[in-house]
Amino acid sequence: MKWDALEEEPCSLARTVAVIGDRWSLLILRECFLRIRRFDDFQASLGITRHLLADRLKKLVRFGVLRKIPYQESPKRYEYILTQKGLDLYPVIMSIVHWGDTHMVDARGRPMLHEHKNCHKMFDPVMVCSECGEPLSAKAVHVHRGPGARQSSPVHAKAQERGKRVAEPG
Amino acid sequence: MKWDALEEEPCSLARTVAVIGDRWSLLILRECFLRIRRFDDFQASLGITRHLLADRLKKLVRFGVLRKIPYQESPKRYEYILTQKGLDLYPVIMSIVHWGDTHMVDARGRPMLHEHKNCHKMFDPVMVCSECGEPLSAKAVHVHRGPGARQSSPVHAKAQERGKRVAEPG
DNA sequence: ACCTTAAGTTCTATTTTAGAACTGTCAATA
DNA sequence: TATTGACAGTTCTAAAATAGAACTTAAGGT
Repeated sequence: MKWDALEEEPCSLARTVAVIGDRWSLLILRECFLRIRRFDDFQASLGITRHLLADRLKKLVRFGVLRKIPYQESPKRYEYILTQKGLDLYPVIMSIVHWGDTHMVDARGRPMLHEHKNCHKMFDPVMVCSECGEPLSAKAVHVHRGPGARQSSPVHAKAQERGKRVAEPG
Repeated sequence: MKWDALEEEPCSLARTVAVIGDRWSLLILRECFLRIRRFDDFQASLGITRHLLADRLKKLVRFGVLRKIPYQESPKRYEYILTQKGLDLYPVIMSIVHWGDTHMVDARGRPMLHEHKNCHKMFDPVMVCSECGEPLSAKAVHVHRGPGARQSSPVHAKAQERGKRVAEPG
């Protein structure tokens, strides 16, 4: 499968993965949320090759996640800052960080702590239902085909059929 | 940077990216949450090459995200199912899907809708603070170094210093 | 003149991925 | 009995992506 094909898939996960679904893009976004904005700063803090950094920044700008803002003339220099579309990736970044905090820490504990300026406490992010406010789990959610769906997949139908005869996952 | 180095970084995002930070792992996980469990079903529904699928499944099992469960003897066959560690990735998957629903849909609308069995309504996932319950945004969060942190980076210090003299992001 | 900062671009070598074919086991079918 | 099909991989070569280092361009400072 080509990257371009991913963008066209009738699946919001696949389309998002087409934008941020590689290790460097996610790490670049981490730096953006930590207020890194300039080419050499990204390069120094990530250890990414300059070639790939230029490529990924271009891609994130093309998708409207970052925007180039001039910060000096002659020679013209730009900073890469998050657009609103980019800022909206915060839940993605935070849920990834939280999973790492839960399942990948070593004996020394968490590398970073997060304080909510609203309540002045250290917090964890919790994903809740927009309608009833209860925390979400995979088992409490039922998936329906939406208006942008493609015809249903025979593979999924077959697997679902089998699923009725065997134990539940988990 | 090598993949192995990512696992060792004192950063929960980097460590998580070492596990799920490539396009195929995320797509495989999508299928897992849609109840796909078997090798050929993954292969048929994703179009991934068999070589890479075998490699990624092995990796996800090694990290404890999936578990191999025998479903028949002679020839011995296994299903790949999510462990609790894997089920805990649900907020990651859902936040990615929600960003795609918000920013990457075409004119036809969302490919999938999600119903909460708890309240029987179609919902969006919302990320809130575990302490005060308010929705989270990047600007309302302050980051502190935790016990597992490394010495602070000169790059971040420099960028932060510069940040005080220029406009805020966004 | 020479060094530094900054943001890239270019180059070759290595690694990863795509795509297709092949292997091994067993069950069901002709 | 021979053949076909399901299933879960492995093996192969060619193409693509990445690593790592050097180079370029344009200015400012000493």
